[in-house]
Amino acid sequence: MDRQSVEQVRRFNRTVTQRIGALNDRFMSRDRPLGEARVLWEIGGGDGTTVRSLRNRLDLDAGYMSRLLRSLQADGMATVEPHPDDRRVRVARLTDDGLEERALLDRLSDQMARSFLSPLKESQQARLVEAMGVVERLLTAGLVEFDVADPTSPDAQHCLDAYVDELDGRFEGGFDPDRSISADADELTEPDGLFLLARLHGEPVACGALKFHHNEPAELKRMWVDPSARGLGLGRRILAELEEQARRHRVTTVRLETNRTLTEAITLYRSAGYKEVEPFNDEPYAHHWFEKDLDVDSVAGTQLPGPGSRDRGGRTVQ
Amino acid sequence: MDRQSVEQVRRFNRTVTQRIGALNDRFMSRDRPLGEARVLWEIGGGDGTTVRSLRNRLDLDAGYMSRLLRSLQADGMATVEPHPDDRRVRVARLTDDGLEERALLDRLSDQMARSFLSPLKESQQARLVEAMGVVERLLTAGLVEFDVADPTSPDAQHCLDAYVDELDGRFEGGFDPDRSISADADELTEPDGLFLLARLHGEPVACGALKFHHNEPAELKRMWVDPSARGLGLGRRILAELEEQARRHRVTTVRLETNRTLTEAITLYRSAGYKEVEPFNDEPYAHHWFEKDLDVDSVAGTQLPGPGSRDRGGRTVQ
DNA sequence: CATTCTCCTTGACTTTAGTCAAAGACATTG
DNA sequence: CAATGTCTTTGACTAAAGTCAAGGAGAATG
Repeated sequence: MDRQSVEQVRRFNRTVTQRIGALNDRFMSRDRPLGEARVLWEIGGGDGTTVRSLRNRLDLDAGYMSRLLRSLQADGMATVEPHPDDRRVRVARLTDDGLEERALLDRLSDQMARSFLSPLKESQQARLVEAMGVVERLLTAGLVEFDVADPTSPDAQHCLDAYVDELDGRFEGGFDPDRSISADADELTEPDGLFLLARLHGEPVACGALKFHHNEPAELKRMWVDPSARGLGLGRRILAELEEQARRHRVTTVRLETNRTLTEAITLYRSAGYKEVEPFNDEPYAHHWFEKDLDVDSVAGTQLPGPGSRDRGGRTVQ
Repeated sequence: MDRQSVEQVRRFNRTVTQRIGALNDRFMSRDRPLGEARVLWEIGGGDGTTVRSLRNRLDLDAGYMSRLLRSLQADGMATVEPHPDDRRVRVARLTDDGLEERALLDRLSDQMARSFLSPLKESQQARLVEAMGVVERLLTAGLVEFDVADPTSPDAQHCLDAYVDELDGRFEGGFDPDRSISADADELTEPDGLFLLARLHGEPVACGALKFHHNEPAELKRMWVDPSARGLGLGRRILAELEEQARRHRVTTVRLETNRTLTEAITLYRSAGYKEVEPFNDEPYAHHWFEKDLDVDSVAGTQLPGPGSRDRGGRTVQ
């Protein structure tokens, strides 16, 4: 990473981030404290939002959050009521006035976006929008955190359920995990295997798993990327992380089987150095079997902490 | 401007700007209030900074600024002394401790920049840096404000001096404005002409001027763009603004002459529809003469306010 | 050289943001 | 059903951010 790149990133942080960010805040808090405005915005136009989820999304103290809601309530912008299913939980909902205010913020936000584009010629507008997309995606990709997780944890279950749903939708005859070769929680927990989870802003967005077989090749299982996070190169990173973990467990060969409808995955495996081999098991849903020999010597050591870990303070690690 | 573009800009504002901005603030204020940290940073490592300029750059209240400086002084980070030339003005300067602290912030800023890049593959890093550059330049370009200004004002003089210096450096035999066709302040002031100034964050970065000749073609003069602002398309925008102003003054034809060493300018004129014509004056420094007929019918009307005007509150207009 | 203006500081606030612990209302569980 | 745990609110603070007006020191001006 050269000096020039670092300079460019810093200039970007200063110029774009600071200036536009300040602008954003200023317009958000038109005549109300920024904190309140943000809560107003986050409650959203839908069916209401639990206080808990507001607190998580805005990363605010429970007491503070409560006070902000009280203040919005006093302004007639929101109501807070107990959740019908669990009366400890409370749900905030915007009143008509609140909805109107939020719609105004929405229009202003639009107007601000337009004001960035309007001074530019059309070709420049297109270039700006394109470049913003690239920056957004690549920075987002950098914020993803990988952890070995318990496959029975809620986040892991979310991924595994989504994985099954997706295969069921894509395979010609659907997908029933009971008919497939097993990859149960205990098989994906050390020392028999491991489950790797990728999170973005705390939300699970991708996963992958390994089953170890002592001196036999390890099996790669349950590779999945959330649709909203595709195109960030997460699949490739999950794969690399799993291989890294496999090396740490002294695995020399990794194997996997896959279905012919999963074309992106097949492309990924090939480009990551996996070679197609003869079927090594009788997985009924598989059409292709792949294998890769790992270079055990190069177990990577140091890794700089990504911005994600810094961003979220100490709460990241489980 | 389509809906998708606006959405992308908004997503960018949310994701990139907010998140990175917050990150930036958090690391800036390590163990001292953000306000103080910003002042510490802005004072800089150089020969000291006047309190007034700090106030302008950070856009803070005079009283608040004073208090922040007092606080840095108490921490032994800075000194504040009267300006030698004008003892009302006071100059803030960092102490050795202050310089050390600032160097630390500098290193952290570097580290943060690296942390954005390090999770990415090299090719992705390059794409990110490239895209950040594009976003920065195009957003910056959108923040430039154009005003008709008094050519005797300090900002205008700055541009005119820089213009003369630049020509003097680039023309084969130097440039002496007294030997060239005149473009004095009164000739560039309405109703005889006008002087257009482009500012970025309040600093003059480009200019251009017109001399009107009643029913004769108007003359285009003093086109200049600050080296730091080249590549933003400012030349083209100055040109377009001047033509717009000319149309408002019922000018039907604009003329200009230029020197062969000014190749970018010549390219610009040609691409903006200027046709090379026979010499129409005896400007000693000129090698090319250009002319363009204006379409008088289409005097543009509405113009959306750029983000610049919003950004700087009411203080933008002179 | 008195007046006016500029630049900065100070005092006296207010508002926003945020923290922490106690407690109340409700749900869950052995 | 008592004990324990969860979710949220309230009270009691603190720190940071920001505003406003008065005033003092120095420069500029008629």
